[in-house]
Amino acid sequence: MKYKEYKGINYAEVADEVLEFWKKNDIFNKSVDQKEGAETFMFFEGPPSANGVPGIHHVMGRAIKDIFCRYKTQKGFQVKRKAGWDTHGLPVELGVEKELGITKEDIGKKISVEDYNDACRKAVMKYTDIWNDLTEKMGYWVDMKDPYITYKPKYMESVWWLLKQIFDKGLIYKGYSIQPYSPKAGTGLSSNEVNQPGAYQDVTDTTVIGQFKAIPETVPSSLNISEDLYLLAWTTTPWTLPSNTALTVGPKIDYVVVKTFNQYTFEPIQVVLAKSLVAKQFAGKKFNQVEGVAELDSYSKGDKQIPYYIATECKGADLIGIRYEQLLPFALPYENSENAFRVIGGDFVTTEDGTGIVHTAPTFGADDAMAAKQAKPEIPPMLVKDEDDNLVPLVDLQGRFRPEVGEFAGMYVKNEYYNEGEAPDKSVDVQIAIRLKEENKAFKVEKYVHSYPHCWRTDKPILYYPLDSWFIKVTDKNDRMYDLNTTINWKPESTGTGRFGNWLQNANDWNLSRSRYWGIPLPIWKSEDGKELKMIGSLAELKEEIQKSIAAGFMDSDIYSDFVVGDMSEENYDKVDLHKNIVDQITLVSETGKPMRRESDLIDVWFDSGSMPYAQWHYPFENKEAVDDGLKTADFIAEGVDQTRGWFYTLHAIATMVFDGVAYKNVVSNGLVLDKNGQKMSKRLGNAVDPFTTLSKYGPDATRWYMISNANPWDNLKFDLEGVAEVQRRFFGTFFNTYNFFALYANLDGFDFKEQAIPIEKRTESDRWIISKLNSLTKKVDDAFNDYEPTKAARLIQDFVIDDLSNWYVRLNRKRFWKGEYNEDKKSAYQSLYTCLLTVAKLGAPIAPFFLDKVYGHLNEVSGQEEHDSVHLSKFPEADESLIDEELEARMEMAQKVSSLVHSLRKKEKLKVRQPLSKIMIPVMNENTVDRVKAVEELILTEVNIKAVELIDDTSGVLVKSIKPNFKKLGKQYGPRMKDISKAIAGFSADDISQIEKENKYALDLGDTIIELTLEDVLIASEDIPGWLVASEGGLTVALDINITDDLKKEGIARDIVNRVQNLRKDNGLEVQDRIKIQISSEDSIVTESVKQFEEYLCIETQANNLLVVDNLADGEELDIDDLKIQVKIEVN
RNA sequence: GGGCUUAUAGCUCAGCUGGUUAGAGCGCUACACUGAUAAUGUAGAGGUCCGAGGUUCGAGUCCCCGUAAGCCCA
Repeated sequence: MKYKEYKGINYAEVADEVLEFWKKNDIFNKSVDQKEGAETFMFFEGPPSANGVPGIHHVMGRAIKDIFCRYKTQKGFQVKRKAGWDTHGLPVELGVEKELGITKEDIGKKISVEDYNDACRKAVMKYTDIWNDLTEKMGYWVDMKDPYITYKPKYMESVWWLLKQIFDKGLIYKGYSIQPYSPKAGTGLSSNEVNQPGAYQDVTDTTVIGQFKAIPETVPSSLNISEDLYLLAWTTTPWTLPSNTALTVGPKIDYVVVKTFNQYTFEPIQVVLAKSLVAKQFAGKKFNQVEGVAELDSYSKGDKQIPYYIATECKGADLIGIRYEQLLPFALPYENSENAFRVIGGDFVTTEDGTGIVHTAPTFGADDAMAAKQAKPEIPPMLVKDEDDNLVPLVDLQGRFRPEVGEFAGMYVKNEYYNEGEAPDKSVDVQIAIRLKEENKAFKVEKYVHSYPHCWRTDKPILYYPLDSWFIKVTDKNDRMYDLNTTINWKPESTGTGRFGNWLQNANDWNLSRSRYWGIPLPIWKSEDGKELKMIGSLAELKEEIQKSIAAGFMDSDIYSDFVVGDMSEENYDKVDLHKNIVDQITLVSETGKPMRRESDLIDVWFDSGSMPYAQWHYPFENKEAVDDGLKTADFIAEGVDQTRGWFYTLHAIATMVFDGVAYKNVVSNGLVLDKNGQKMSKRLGNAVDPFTTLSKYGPDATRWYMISNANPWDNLKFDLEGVAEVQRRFFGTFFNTYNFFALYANLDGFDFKEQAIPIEKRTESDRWIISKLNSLTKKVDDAFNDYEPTKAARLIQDFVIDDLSNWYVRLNRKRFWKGEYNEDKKSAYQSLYTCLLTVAKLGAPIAPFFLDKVYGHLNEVSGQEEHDSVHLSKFPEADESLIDEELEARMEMAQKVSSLVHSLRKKEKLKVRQPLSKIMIPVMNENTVDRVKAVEELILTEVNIKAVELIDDTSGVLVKSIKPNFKKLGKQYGPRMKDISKAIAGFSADDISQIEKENKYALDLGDTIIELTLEDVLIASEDIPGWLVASEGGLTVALDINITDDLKKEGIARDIVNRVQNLRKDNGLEVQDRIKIQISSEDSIVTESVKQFEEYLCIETQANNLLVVDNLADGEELDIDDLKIQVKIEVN
């Protein structure tokens, strides 16, 4: 059995082979099944929607998921991971509408809801094949055979159950939310409909800056106001002014009080507005800023210019709490009217337009409603009781003012809503403006052109209007959600504490209602008068209720008659459908015998996906115990940071509300994948990277490794294919080369590692070093994975492979592999390298699952050391701390530094490495260094081709030392005196240095005080040896003897000859093991002497059986070594 | 407007609780090496550590205010 040797490698092909291997041997299932009984590591898959094609960012997200699942599998856990599909929701519906060429209006008319839902069901799984293909090709292991699908009856039943739990806790209520509404069409519009092209049109509206008169007692004394104060608030919808219940300011915004005169009534006023908007509101010829209050007195009614004077300044926060007189007192809010008409704070206030004070009408503005809710106490909306005792806004569903609104009662709030020819000359907005002007309540009235959304059907302006919605009272649970969140390990932490934590504290109630067709229907049936409700939590319950309804005569038959309660088989559940088109046929009967119809809305799809911890197991109807015992809590989830308020939130909310627990313990929120210029990828810009071409060109391993190693998952990734290529070349190329090198010689020597491992203490220094490094690496990589830091892990592994293993260990030990007989030393080298390769394969397998499985397979195939078919079934390496020798690692580092310094000196002097030199000198300051250098002396000598290392200590007297303060130590002690100390130490003479060295103390005179220094307070280094060629770095100094003796020269020549002969061998296509015969001639005696002197060396190195020096070699190869002419001829012997 | 993130060499990124010459890889330039060779080594050029202020004996690192980009929210 031989290790597989490669001529070249195509990583994508390797991946294909491995994929085949996995399939054939069922490796994924084995990796789960073999762990039966082991501790479970629960992973939840955030379901993608399969009605779009996957992009390169999905490779990123799924790589992260996969890495930790594979890692935990190797760590001995049983990692269950079910795939899932998110199948409901607006994008699906819109896609289908587009495909069928219909609009929402047509549903139920041109196409039945049933047919429409069928179309959605088909559309949603349209791209599943492509998704499955990507999943496979990128090596994402997830159970795709048994995914959870949100439109399946079992899933939907669980969702109903969850909702009912929440309902039973009293956390579900019916309220209203401000939505775009078309009075003429009588329907709400989705934000998507509003955002359709053409919906926004420029309109000219009458705008008013109202003067809201502050109630003097509530104005903070700090403002130092004596006369009446008016708050200025701007609105483009004056018809909402009767519904005003608050004014909102930005707490951090600067405001000013301005003394001036009203331009319509000419009465003196003082007004408040944002400082930065003064210029805008007092612009033009009409106003004139004055510097003193006195100048205002000269104003008289009718003057061309109105003077204004800026009196005081304050922050928005200072204004909060001021109460004001209602501007248009037609009605009072039915509830808590005492809390209305206050100044509150809001984040949404800007100073781009208006006055920096926002007129707030919670019944007609989403922002307004939000700010009102968040104020403490809450600002009540302007809702009054109608004839049926229902709370309604001052504008009815047709868009007309209710009777309460005095002279405006019955008028449409927009002239556009009147029938052709019936609109009054002066719109409501204009009439209101006129009234306000007359009452000294309008600071300014202007026409204003802005873009305003219109109903795409009626082409009339929309209203933002409070529409009925079902809510979950999340606000009751915010504190609990916040507390539970502190137990979740977020990567990065800031997303958890900041983005998510802040959101949790301020989250509003969850609006569940969606007026759509393809989704999970709200399982709420309501009597016509709205007084009786039924919330259904299971199919069994529904069937029972249907029976009652049949008995009451509201239904003819049970539409689920085929369904057998309690039968959990797929066949049984396939008989039912819980979608809107079916359940809307159901009429139930109330406790008092009244008919109940279903509330027509669907549940927000985010509730679907947030239910997956339970619904994927059809909890609690099946798997109840297992789920209760832990299947409902993920150990790990990972999604994009954009899911913070999406899936991460809904999971957390549902888990908190229903189970008072967390849905996940660890969560990685990854950033975006941008193009190489940092631009968002989009089809439109044409900069989107196709995952399939990338995978097929570079293979999944390099793609994954690049994504993970390049940036932390939570940072945005600038995806550059060049980078993938670099990873492939640098990391995979190096690792592959190292493996191939190993395979080549191990095969020649028949190394199969079936023998006992050579005890570590019997191996060479460099073997022990690389093993020590390997164990350090193992520990660090394990820690990194365990901390959900894949980037650290990847970088550690690649640094080890490139720097330690390949560029140092293999380079230094190359000869041990191909020279000499198969002895213990050689075995030791093979074993060490084998262990490194195998361990790296295991450590890196979670990130590069294909290629490293291949390498693992090749290694293990020969050695048979492990009984696993795949690295993914193997155990993650455990660091053996007893093999970690920090001292050894430190001295090897010293060897590397010394070598590097010598190389650089040689370079400077143009002395090639093949030319041996007699010695280097290293100044050593302490015993520790002496020991270190001695231990690695041999290594250094071979590496830099030097004959001897000479250690120079103090006694030599040739060292020139430098001294500097140990800032870290002295700084803590002497703080402010550091400058003086530093200066004094810099002035140390050689005698001073030797004094502190000898006596370990030094009295430093700072002029006013004397401080005692010990050796630990300073750093002494030797940076020069006068008269020698010296290089220095990081406290380490090396001097090189560059004298070349005749013997050295000859040896150099011999090495050059070896080199050239090796080249000839290669040029002539000789195999490594071919023996040769060499003939050499040269006119230079030094060459022939060299050959004679180093005959044995030459033969060994070049695998020559004999070596002849001849006088004349006409057919030989002409060599030119440092101007020496040599002819050489080689023949296979 | 708010929350969060990011900003260090031409590019991609390190930089530990603050400690005095800010690093790596890629790219570029030059040289070397040549039985791992579609590799490798050494050296060089390349930095206002986004800007301004502050704390400190000392700031890339801590604080404050900005700027720019990104995400989410409004």
